[in-house]
Amino acid sequence: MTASASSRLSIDDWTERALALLMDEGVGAIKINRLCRELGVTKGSFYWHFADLDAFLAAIAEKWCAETREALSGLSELHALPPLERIRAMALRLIDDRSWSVERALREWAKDDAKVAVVIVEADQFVFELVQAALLELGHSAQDARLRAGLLVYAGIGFAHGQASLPQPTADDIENLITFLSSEAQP
Amino acid sequence: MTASASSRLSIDDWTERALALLMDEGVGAIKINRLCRELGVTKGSFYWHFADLDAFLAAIAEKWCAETREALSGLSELHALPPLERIRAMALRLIDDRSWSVERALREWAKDDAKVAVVIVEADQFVFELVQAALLELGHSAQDARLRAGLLVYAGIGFAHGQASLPQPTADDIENLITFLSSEAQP
DNA sequence: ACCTGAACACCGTTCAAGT
DNA sequence: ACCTGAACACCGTTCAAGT
Repeated sequence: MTASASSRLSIDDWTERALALLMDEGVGAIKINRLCRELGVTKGSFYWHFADLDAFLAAIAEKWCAETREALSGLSELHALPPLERIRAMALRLIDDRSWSVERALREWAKDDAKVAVVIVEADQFVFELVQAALLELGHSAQDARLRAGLLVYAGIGFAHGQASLPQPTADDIENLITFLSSEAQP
Repeated sequence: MTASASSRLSIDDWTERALALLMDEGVGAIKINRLCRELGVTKGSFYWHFADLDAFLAAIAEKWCAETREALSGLSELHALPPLERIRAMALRLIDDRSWSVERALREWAKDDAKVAVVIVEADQFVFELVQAALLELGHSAQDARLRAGLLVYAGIGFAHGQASLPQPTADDIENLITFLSSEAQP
């Protein structure tokens, strides 16, 4: 997509490199000087493309937002699966893979950047609603589904941020968790 | 405790001011220049007390660690309460009060500073074990207690970090959550 | 022991000048 | 249109000198 073997740089060349840095070394690693060195240009080049560091960070955030939105819409096909499978897919997604390091940085970032905050909320909301709908389909009350779906999503976020403070859940744990979350309410 | 009406500064004067800045404006607000201005000294003074910025940040972290440890040991008296009450206390603590802003910054910080990471783990572990023990007392199996306690703690951390992505839980929600978490396991 | 004041390197930012 | 090169302000850091 961004082949750009040409001598001149595009905005994507900058943001792409920056996102890579973000994942590997955190926000602190994003320095104009360093990027210029790695991309083989001088700082003037940077300032031709971007008004300032803030604008650049905004562009990085924008790129991440687009990628995340795409990833989410890719998950829409889950609607075909039976409810329990959908919950399992979300639980695994929350715990297993993905560049949580980026998401963690972006969540911190969202404090300052409203646009990032919106996408973060969208992502959380997406998972929440998917799980909630599945629980409703399984026959839970509205209140029950809301509570349990919220619990799962918050736990997922917490898991991403608590860097292994507590023992990692096993595959068995996940199964038990799903059983627990979808268990019948007691009066 | 740190009256210090004297003209000379102590280490606590610096860390105290820095912790205040941390809470109000985040880690980014901790600048040597700014602290010097606010404390009415020059940068040389700072460098007499601290080797460099990293050492200063470590001192701030140290102070926060001490305060947090103290706060945790203050919670030990909860052992007198009946199990459900203990769980309620933890749930409310996780959701309700406290300077989550500091904790969020510190959790990010823990990535670089092992000492901070240790205290964060201690804090998480403390809550986890308290809830787990309460669930065991209520007659849950070991595995069950582990799963549910972990779920609550992770949800608490997630709640602290997800800045109101999802609707805030009401007092009713908390009660339902406790009921749910302490409900009997189904075979 | 605790602090000042001046210096230096580094980084973000600007801008006139080049192709 | 895209980039260089030199300049400047700001911040972290050092250190000789003051009390």
